Amino acid sequence: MKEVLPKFDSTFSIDCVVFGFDEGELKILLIERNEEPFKDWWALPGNIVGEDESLDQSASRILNELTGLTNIYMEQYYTFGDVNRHPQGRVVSIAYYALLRLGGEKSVKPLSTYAKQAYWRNVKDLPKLAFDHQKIFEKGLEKIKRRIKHQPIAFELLPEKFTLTQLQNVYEVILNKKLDKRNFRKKMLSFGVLRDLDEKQQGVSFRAATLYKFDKRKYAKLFGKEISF
Amino acid sequence: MKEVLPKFDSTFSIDCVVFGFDEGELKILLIERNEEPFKDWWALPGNIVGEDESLDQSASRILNELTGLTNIYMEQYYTFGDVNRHPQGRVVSIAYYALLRLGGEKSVKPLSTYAKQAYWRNVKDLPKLAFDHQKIFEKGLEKIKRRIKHQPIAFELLPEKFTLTQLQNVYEVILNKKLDKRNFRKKMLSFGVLRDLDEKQQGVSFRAATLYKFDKRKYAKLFGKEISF
DNA sequence: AATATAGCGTGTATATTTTACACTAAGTAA
DNA sequence: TTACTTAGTGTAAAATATACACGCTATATT
Repeated sequence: MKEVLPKFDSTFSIDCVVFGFDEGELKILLIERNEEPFKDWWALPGNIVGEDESLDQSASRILNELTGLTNIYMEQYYTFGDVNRHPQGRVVSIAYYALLRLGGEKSVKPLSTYAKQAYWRNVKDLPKLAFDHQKIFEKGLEKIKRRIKHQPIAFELLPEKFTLTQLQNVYEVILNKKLDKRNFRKKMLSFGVLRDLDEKQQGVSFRAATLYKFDKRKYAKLFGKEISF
Repeated sequence: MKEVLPKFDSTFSIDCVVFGFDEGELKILLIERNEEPFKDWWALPGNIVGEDESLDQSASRILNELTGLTNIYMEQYYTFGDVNRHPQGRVVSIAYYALLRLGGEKSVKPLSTYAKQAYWRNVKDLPKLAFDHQKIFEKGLEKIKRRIKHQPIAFELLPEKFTLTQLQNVYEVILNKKLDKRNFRKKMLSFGVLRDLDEKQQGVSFRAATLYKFDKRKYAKLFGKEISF
């Protein structure tokens, strides 16, 4: 059977741009490579797709190995296949971005052997990256910039309960521009997808803000009606 | 060198959803397969990526073999990699959509040996498709539906000189809804990306409409400012 | 207890954009 | 000349987006 398919040495891999939002900054996870090629360079987390894995499964696995978490929000966004992108042969890489809730942890336990360590790095201050990972990152960032305007992905970067100021912050950092507080709140609440939890922020040394939750149910009911920023 | 990369029998292919607009209908090119698997089935045009081709190059080549044309507008939009999507082994397929100006030809000369013939088929009346091509097509259609709202891709489906009615038609068919003529024209002209050619339609048996051209120069100058429908 | 501090939460007026809607003009064909 | 078919045009009302500033409240400090 298989002999019908033309073959040459080639393989495919997944690379992930894992975004997190913390201390008012948008960050991504980078690993320090432990192996050739690009040993000791910084790189996006990624790996070869297994024989019995779909692409999504492979991305999930990689994210799980990296963070210990399951059910991470992720989305495939582009495939990179330049002939010489990998020095050891033809490797086509399918890129995913993932969005993570950071609860304050600064580092994620690195489980794989292919990395020394994983670190969160502010997207505004990235080191030189291995392979074509700079390009992959840039396209991923562009992607979420577009997507956050119409899709409810900002919530994936926040804890389940969040304040409107925190939410506005995510938008401002990703869109890279200041938004008007009153207008932001008016518009955001007008979509009717936030549930007021009748609960206040804890442990702040000033007036506590109301906590909200993203209501998937209500969002689903919007159907076509698009959120738009 | 290469032995560092884990390998198993696998390969990658390109599949193209080639859109054309003709007689007020949105169509795609389908081929009738000449080989197993799915011999005699309808399928999207596609092929295996060559060893020395980038993905874009491969897609260009496939489109050229199919149509004889070069410089076709195309864009990669998703990669399909379910384990069992191909009965003969692991084949990951990178999907492109392409947009073609149809000048009235009904069929495109099929050059490859892997197809008996290529035909234009109305997207509203497609036959059963081989592999997971139905899914690939649907995602491609969704993609251009989204994209036409913000990007100037409608022009790729029209001859260089077109009337506003023709343009509105493209929008209506792709978005699948009627638009108001006056509002459409007002908005479209307000973007300032159309050049009035001071020229009229020829050979129509009624009042001839003014011809316009998409002005890439002016569009480039808009920069961030997005078209929006 | 009084005061300072820091972020929370709110409303209105204006400008802009979107929507709804129907007739005359121009060219062709009979 | 008439009939037919599509081109081309404007306005008013509604909805949405923008610009803008201050009193409130909880905590921390003295």
